[in-house]
Amino acid sequence: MVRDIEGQARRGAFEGAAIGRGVYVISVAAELAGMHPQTLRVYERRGLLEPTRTGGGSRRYSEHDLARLRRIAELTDAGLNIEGVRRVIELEAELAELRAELERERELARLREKEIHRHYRRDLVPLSQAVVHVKSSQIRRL
DNA sequence: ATTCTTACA
DNA sequence: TGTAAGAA
Repeated sequence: MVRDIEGQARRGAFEGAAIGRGVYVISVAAELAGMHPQTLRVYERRGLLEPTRTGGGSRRYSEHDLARLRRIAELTDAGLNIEGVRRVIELEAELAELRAELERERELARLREKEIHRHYRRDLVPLSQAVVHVKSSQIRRL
């Protein structure tokens, strides 16, 4: 569809700066990833990737897709097969989500602790100012 | 030029 | 697993 790779890359860099929209046609995405178009199709069929589709049905790869392709390249070079790559990426996404959740919970805990200390200060009265009435029978018990 | 299917190293 | 050829 578009043979001008530089033109495509420029558009991708520009539009991608705003949002990670699908902009690259498969031939350009493959070129940028150092792979063959067929390889990208195989990855998609195996569930490693899911580029958006145009109304006509052709694939459009986003900057995020390219980043994923680079990650796939790292893992395959490390010796993982496609299924291994798929599971690693899946777990990495899950880990990132859990870490984000942990941070949110930590922030909530920090706010709750802060609130508790506020109550403490409001209820406490310095001993030097306290007026205490104690029966002599209670003092002996101490 | 892209899609999918089929075949090969 | 990745690549190539075929046809639409």
